[in-house]
Amino acid sequence: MSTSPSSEPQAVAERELCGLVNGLAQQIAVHVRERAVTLGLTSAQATALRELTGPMTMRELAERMSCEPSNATFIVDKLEKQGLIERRAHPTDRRAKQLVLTPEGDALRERLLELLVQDSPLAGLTAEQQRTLQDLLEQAIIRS
Amino acid sequence: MSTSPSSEPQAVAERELCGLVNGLAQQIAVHVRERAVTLGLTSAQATALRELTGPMTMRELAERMSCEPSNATFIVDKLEKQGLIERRAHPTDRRAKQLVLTPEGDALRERLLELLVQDSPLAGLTAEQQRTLQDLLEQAIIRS
DNA sequence: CTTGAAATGGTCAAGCTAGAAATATTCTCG
DNA sequence: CGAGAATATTTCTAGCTTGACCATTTCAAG
Repeated sequence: MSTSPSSEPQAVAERELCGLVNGLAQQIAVHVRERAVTLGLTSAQATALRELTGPMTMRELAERMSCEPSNATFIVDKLEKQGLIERRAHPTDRRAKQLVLTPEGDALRERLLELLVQDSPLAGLTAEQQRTLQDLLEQAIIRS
Repeated sequence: MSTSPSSEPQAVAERELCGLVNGLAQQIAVHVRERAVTLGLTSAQATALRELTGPMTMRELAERMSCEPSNATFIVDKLEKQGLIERRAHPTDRRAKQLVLTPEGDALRERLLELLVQDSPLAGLTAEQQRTLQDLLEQAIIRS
């Protein structure tokens, strides 16, 4: 029998669990991408559009998207070229830009939100199970 | 009150849950990356090394890594340049290559596995909670 | 006021990833 | 056997992501 910690049952179980978490996350990503291409958007662009619940700064968008600010610059560049979003001067902070959806962007966002709720990857779970899952995930995230 | 499906409580809850899944997946990725850099590896290289439990083909590695075969080519190229892995002719199928760890690769893999079990992002959950989480994730993945 | 720390957004280089097309080989069915 | 479908890998292209570094602006202490 081996004494390597990586082959202990506990370690193996945790590795499998990590795989499952990644698998579901990937499935969610695929779901978003499939809906996004329908509207001529990439996955990242769709995520940005979804998170733009109102006027906000680059940094705020980056935080909502869980990405680096430099990445937000890249994504917003694309959306701006498509005329879906505008960079305006921030009313009180001249360092910051205020991101505002154009009418076209706002309309596309509405269509995107409607698509995203259809056939959610989590539809296989009951509302009760979803609550349990949420509790577990929150606990796991907080502790580490 | 709005009738838009995207603002129904159910839809909002599912969106939050997706965010949590992605959050935990990202945390796991960070954990892997932090351990990987210690050994001079990138995150993807470490994942490949971890999944190389024995000789296997490119396709099999890609499946284990949940990525496209073209991506596996890219990663294996890097590992091969570092002398950690070898592409050998497959003994029975001339289309396929057989990936085999070099002695250096095997030694590094052992060190990696030991690092990965330390401070797992799932340590905040009890064994019982981990089992529950696993069941829920499996059900969600299978159904969609 | 002024100086320096901190924050904001941008640029650039490097690497990761998916997807389509190309090549070589194997398998299957008639 | 032979034609065509299927498979294994690679190449190429395009897009995503990070991290280091920079210019501008804000803020606070002196």
